[in-house]
Amino acid sequence: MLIEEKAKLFKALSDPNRLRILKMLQARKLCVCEITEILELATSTVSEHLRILEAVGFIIGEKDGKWVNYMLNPHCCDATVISILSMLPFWVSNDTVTSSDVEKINSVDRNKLCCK
Amino acid sequence: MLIEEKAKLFKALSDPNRLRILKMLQARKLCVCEITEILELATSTVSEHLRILEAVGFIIGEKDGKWVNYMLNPHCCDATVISILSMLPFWVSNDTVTSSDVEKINSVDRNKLCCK
DNA sequence: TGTCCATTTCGTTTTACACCGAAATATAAT
DNA sequence: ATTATATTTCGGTGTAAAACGAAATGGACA
Repeated sequence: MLIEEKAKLFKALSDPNRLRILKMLQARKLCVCEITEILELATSTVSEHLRILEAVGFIIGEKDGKWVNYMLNPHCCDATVISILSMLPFWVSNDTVTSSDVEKINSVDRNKLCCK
Repeated sequence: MLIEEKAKLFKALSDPNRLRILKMLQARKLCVCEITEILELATSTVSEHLRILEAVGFIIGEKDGKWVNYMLNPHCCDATVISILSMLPFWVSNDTVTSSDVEKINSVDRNKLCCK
């Protein structure tokens, strides 16, 4: 992998909202509207963050009816990406913001959020 | 450490030239003009990259006569920074660019570079 | 088929960053 | 002391990124 691509891996991690997304996906798979509700950003903004994380192989999106479930990439084959993902729980561990995020995951419900 | 600060750690790693600098400093301590020679950037640009890497604790600069020796931070106490530094040789390992950089380190000589 | 709705894409704005050259700073050497 | 030089700081420029709302896309379901 070229050095420019390595840099892109870290650029994907260089935004607080994207780190929050990865932390949340450690808890469970989430759809775009659930992530949007927790981050309090525009849906289009969240979609863009997810696109960036998916482009470098950290996460994948899987169609599930009218939703798209995003999750940490379970069949990632790049050694650098794998090692970074495995280190994330240690690096990003329970500050005020991410702890609150993970708590909210238990209460968000895509059926209540979306079908208004 | 706040999530914004964690993001800044990765932002410091998100530039190819800064990754090249860290890789070079794994070989040995270098002054600004030596790094400038290898990266082929303006001195002021290199100085800025070094400032960013130093601000998050990856490297330190040490006065040595008229030069400043930059090196990987030997007395770093943050666990995240330490673990990232220890992973770097694995993540950034000998692509075309960084291999060439490390070779050049053997031939650059601050006394020939600077005293013109 | 046609409607609903979650998500993506597009266009735009604002902010941040990489880069440079020139000026300022600080240290060495004459 | 004065000059030379290694580095930092400053000002400016072009490019990239983060944010939004609006429009487009594409399943699901009536």
